[in-house]
Amino acid sequence: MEESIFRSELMEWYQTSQRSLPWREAPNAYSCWLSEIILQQTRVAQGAPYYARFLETYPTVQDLADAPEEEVMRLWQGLGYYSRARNLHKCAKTVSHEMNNTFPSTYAGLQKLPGIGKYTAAAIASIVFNEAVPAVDGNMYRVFARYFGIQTDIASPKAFKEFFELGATIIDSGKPGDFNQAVMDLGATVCTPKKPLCDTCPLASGCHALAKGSQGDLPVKKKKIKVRERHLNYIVIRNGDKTFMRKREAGDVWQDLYDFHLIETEKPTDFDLLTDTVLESLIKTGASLADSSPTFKHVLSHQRLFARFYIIEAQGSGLDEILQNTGLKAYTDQEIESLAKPILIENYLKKYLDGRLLLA
DNA sequence: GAACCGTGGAT
DNA sequence: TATCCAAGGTT
Repeated sequence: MEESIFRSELMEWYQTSQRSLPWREAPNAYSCWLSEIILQQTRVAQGAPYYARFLETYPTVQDLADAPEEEVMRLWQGLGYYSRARNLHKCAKTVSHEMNNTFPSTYAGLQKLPGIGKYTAAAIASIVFNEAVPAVDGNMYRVFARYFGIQTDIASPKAFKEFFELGATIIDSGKPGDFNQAVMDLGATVCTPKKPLCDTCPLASGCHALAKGSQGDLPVKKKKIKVRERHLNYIVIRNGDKTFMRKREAGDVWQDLYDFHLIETEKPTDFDLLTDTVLESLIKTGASLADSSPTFKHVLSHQRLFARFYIIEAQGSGLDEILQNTGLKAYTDQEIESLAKPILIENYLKKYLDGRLLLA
């Protein structure tokens, strides 16, 4: 039977070919959960250093729950998708305060926690608690779509049901955690998106895509993202040895991270700048734009950002009044170092102002 | 159900 | 350079 061959060949391959990864050494609910959240939409190579730092800084879920949110966000800086960090902290507090520091032990129970969806719940439930639920992620879609020749658009929500049910019939119920990790390892190292290594694949003999030569067409994914262009004019307001920054709010990218006073324009910088009330008020006090940076190009998943930074030396008198209700607060260089900032801001501080604003 | 949310590496 | 996409989740 096709399904049993898939299972046995895959499990045998995993015994000799599994990757050696830090979170596989001594699996427990906390470390498994931590690794899964970090690895959402993130490559192993990028997430691994963060996993090590988080586990060292917060050895237990209670340590993470007791940490200040600002510290957690700062430790997450550079990983992206920052709602993961907020939910990570929220989840830790729930587990610590309402569950006696003990994670739920079931697929259903895990999904009730913030930041844990179907995939992550299945991964933890199978790896830590031996529950036989398939972990449907990008690797699983690819491996299964190719092997079984499934044409369903994986971007459509109904695809999940189809792959989940198929996975449930094939999963090794004796070692569900190994099975799920085997699918992921195969997808990551052999059945790769481009140029899959079919010559060395343990599932080659029964693979539909290999037989048809359709590896490049599977899985089917129709969704195309639209990329919006934005022009960001950052006003770096300085006063003595301090710089004004503000915490970004909900409704846009980089929620809860810190940046400078922002004037967004439809086009690259022009005299629209003068329509900004804060900037206008500052200039009235005698301050002037002292310096500007080259354009920084920064690419997000749905946006292309073009940013320029203008330094303005503000006067002490009247500053509080001008900046009230803007959310802007003054920070020393040392304080800025401890704030969570977008990579764009970090790049500006490091590469352009290095040795001038921040003492390296 | 579709859009949104980051960053970096590979091709 | 442009595109894809990586152990997804939330709204």
